[in-house]
Amino acid sequence: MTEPTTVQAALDDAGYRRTGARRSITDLIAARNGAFTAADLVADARSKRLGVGRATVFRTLDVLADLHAVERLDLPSGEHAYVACEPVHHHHVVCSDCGASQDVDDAGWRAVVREIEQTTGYRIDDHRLELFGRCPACRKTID
Amino acid sequence: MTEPTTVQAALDDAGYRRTGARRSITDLIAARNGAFTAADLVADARSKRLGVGRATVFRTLDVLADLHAVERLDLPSGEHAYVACEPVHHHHVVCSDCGASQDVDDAGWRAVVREIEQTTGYRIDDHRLELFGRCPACRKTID
DNA sequence: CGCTAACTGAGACTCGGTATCATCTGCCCT
DNA sequence: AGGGCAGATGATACCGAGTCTCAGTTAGCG
Repeated sequence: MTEPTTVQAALDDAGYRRTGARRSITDLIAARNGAFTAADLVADARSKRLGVGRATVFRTLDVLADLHAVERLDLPSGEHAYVACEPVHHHHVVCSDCGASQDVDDAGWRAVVREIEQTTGYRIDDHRLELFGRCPACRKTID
Repeated sequence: MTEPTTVQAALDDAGYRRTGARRSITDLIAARNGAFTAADLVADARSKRLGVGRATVFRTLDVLADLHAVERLDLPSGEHAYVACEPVHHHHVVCSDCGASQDVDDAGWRAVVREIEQTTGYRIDDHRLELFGRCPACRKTID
């Protein structure tokens, strides 16, 4: 996969410079499939001797989150993690075993929000919805 | 309000000792109406000269969260906050202006989760659902 | 009253994330 | 092509939330 990843493309499109460090980071993200933490990337970069600084990892993740090229999410443990994803609003199911993640479409969710607005009188303008469970693959392995 | 608060009662019922520090903390929680951070409580305790240590605040919040007497939630800013609440599973709408919080019942949510399980094949066993918006009172004030 | 396990506060520590700053490097302009 | 500069970088210091440790205190039972 030498052509730009979706994540890298998001950076390009937004007019950010194509630098070595960013390239390394987007590659690392592409190489992972599922949720990962900032610390994971730092460790990856370190073990591969990419010479990418900690600060840069955080900065890049920040930029990517702004561009909605990655989604920041909170694991049940309280840790912060990220998932690469399409830059449209949606949600994720994250496998609590292997960390794999899948996008979730509306599924009637909008209606629920509207319902809640009605009953509470609140005007809801932001929400956090994260689902955790076991993916089909992990469910097969009886542990 | 000198009778035990709901929060205090949860501690009592679970067989924890009625100590001064815990009393102070549950009072502080009762005095707040809405979401608060651990740091808020520490600051409250400090300014009221209650002589309650930082560690104790965290420990007590931890216990209360275990008992589901308070709910731990993540603000959009990434901060961790807490809300006092009934010890049954439910969700919250939090006002992004004043921090007031209100419980939310099912509202069709279970059906959505089931729907998502169907379409993704994941077996969902945990989720995080937090709603942020402006409460009726804050909506009235045109800022 | 006295004992003991539960609890406490102080402070050291860890760790995720941010700020600073001198240096470096894409990239545009000519 | 190459000069210049804003944007990007890495090292390092820093910050603040949360945890751990430990010696001293205290609730509450007998």
